[in-house]
Amino acid sequence: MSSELPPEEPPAAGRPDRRADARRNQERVFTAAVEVFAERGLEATVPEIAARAGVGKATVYRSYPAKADLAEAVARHRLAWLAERMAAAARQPDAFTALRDLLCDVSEQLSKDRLLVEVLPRARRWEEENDISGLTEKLIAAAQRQGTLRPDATAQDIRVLVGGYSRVLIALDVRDPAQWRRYATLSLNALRP
Amino acid sequence: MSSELPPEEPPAAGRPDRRADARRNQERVFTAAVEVFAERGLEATVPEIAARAGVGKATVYRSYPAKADLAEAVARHRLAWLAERMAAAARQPDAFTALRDLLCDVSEQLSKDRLLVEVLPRARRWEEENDISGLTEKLIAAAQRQGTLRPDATAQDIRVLVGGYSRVLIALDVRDPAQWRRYATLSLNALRP
DNA sequence: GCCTAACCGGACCTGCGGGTCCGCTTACTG
DNA sequence: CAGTAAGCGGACCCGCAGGTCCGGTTAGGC
Repeated sequence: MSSELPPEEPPAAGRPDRRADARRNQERVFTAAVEVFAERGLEATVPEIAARAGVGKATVYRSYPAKADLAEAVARHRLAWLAERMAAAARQPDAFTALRDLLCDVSEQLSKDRLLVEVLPRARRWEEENDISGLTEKLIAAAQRQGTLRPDATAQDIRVLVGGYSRVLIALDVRDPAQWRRYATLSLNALRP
Repeated sequence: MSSELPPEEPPAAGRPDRRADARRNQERVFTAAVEVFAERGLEATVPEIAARAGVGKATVYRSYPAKADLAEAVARHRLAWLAERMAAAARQPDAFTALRDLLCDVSEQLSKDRLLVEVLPRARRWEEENDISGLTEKLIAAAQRQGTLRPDATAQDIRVLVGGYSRVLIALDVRDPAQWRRYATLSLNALRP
């Protein structure tokens, strides 16, 4: 009922002032990095990403000075999707339904992206830049007003619960989206009065 | 109302057929390992443990052929406490209360022991050896009979939810036991009808 | 088509953790 | 108290990942 899930084109954000082959390679690296980070989280390795992209690892370092820079670029790309999805949720009329659908969609993405799982609870800067806390608190407050959420529920609670089951499901290599959705609703259930 | 929390004496299980100094050192290593694994989980490093124990790392390898063996020994030690605590819970009359107290106690221990958090969801063999599933399911069934737990709740659910918030709280370096207890009750709340 | 600067990647460096070796030390036995 | 095997730890080896360098290659302006 909402949201193209993954942004269709993973843009490499390659600066246009470079040679065409360099830009092409940066794109390849970025795409490979999105995949590898999704599969292995921050454990992903630069040689691995380079191999997947079909380039030498020096080429990776030419576009991204350090592994952390590449990880950040990929993380921002994925977080951008999340921010959009949350904004969409905030526009829906019924807060509880919005929250439920949001958690289900997010869970589905998390089930396919280990990096997102690992990065989410630490993405303070991103949260500030995109006013995530504001959005979340608005949703929560609305749900509380209609009595579907306990009064002491916080944005942090959602972060912890969702981030939590995600980590375990990934550790256990559970891929079935139905399971992920189940824990999404259970977590929401945890915050009922 | 129950359970000395951590077993008072961390026994090194040093085989008695060795020289006295060797046994003493094994004990030191084991004690140090308990501490370091608690602080850093499986990221703990053999040199680190050796340093903490005040011995060379070769001494560590003399008692435990590989890092994994040491980790397993420590994990078993901590899991033994857990098994006992769960048995105690199973003996209590009111299932829901037993479950709640159990989760609180366990959370408190988890908040101080990263190894336990990391190892818990994978401790299949230990579960079988100590019939943990049996115990848990007994508790769950009792609570379901008295209507305090939703009928489709499973032992797996508890593992996932508890293991989940534990991982996040550790990642966020939250030490306050009150927080941990809060998420314990929230998780239980998630499994209410 | 030529020339040059940008680019490429294989080879290399460094640091670190798991694991082993060996010459010195020390606990126990007679 | 002497002899000896068990024990000790510093030095060493290996593999691996992050990161750099440089000689060869190629895009793209003229």
